[in-house]
Amino acid sequence: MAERGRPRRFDRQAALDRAMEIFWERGYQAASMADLTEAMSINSPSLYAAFGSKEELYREAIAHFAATESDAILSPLREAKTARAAIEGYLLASAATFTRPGRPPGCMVVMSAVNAVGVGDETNRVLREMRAGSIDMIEDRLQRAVAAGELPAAFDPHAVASYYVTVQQGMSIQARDGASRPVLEMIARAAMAAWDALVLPRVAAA
Amino acid sequence: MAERGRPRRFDRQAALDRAMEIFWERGYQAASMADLTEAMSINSPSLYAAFGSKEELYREAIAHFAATESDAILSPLREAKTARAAIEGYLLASAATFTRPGRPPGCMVVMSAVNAVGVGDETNRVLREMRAGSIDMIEDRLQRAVAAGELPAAFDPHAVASYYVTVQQGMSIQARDGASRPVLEMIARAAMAAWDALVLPRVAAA
DNA sequence: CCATTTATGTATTGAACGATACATAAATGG
DNA sequence: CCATTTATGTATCGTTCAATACATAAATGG
Repeated sequence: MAERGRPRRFDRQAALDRAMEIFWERGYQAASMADLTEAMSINSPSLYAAFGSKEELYREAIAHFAATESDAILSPLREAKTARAAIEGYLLASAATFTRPGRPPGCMVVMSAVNAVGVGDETNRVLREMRAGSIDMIEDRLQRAVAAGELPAAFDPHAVASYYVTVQQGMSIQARDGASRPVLEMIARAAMAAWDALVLPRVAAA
Repeated sequence: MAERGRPRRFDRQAALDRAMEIFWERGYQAASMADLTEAMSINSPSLYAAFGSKEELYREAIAHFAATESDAILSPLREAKTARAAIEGYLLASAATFTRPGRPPGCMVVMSAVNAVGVGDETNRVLREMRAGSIDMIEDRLQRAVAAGELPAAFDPHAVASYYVTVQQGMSIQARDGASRPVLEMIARAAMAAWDALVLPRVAAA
């Protein structure tokens, strides 16, 4: 029951990685099939045979991004000992990965809020859920800190999570505009300056 | 010396306003000439006669945006009595204009950092300068507050300006993802929670 | 009244788009 | 050894893209 037929001559994962970079840099619509096939070093029939269509390739590229690029950003949320360290780690890891050499600046999923025009409804729903998922993960981490008594009961995890994700998304824009890692780290530290005040109740009130 | 020739049958400013909305919503490349001519209710020869090319129309749309949409956001920076009120007014005005009914969500110039792919170098340079200009305006306002003794000399206007512009750009992404005005205002207030700590020196240090 | 000027609507243009048809190549199964 | 299966490279497909040619309409100037 081995593989039948002529074997594929290219590395599917490597080609997907190249496609991810093109979509990451240009977005969905502005990445042409010619751009993709050139970056992947294959002809378009091979691309269609292996990935189905431009949009299916895009969806695989998003999944590949989530599987390979986002863990470095999210792991501090799981591993940091305190809620504050979790948030700070999240922002500092974002500063690092948003400016990683050899990769397009910023976050592909954040960019997709703006440059996934032309993509189908279902794909857009998935992307939106991935972005909302960041808020949920941070909110959960803060909620656990409240439950553990580390943060006061009147603390508003959703408001604070929304705020820090917003900062991170802004950092993605800044990275796209050329901000270096130290600049993004400076912004992250400025955002953390809000922490002590946010830990006190009354943040979300009108 | 009145106008020679057959008079234009459409309102140039109104048509430009429609074109701005299309570019604002979709970005440069994903906005097709068919989209534009339909929204502007003109045929493509009229568009080319009046605006020159798609990219020239885009540049006029950006200028139109700057002239009509951005003052509401920037005026607090000129008019607020204190530096803190200036920043807070900037963020709250952003929350309002990013969710204005009948307009695409978020800021067209912020979006252009991601969706102006395919535009010429010169146009991209103008857009980048507009985004950097926001930091400069806030930095100037803070610098004046330092000069006036309202803020301590060790205060870092550039770092704080970069931080608040980053928050505002993140709010633009959030708006694009459907965040309402109250949600954005909540985020703005969370960002302002950093103010007291930022006013103390040592923010930008490593 | 007619030459000139500018705008309009129809009908295309060549190029680039996403996607395939098809003949051939290279593997497995019996 | 040959039928079957899958991948490849060439050469397109029909569509949509941004941009125009051209004939006509509607204004001004003299």
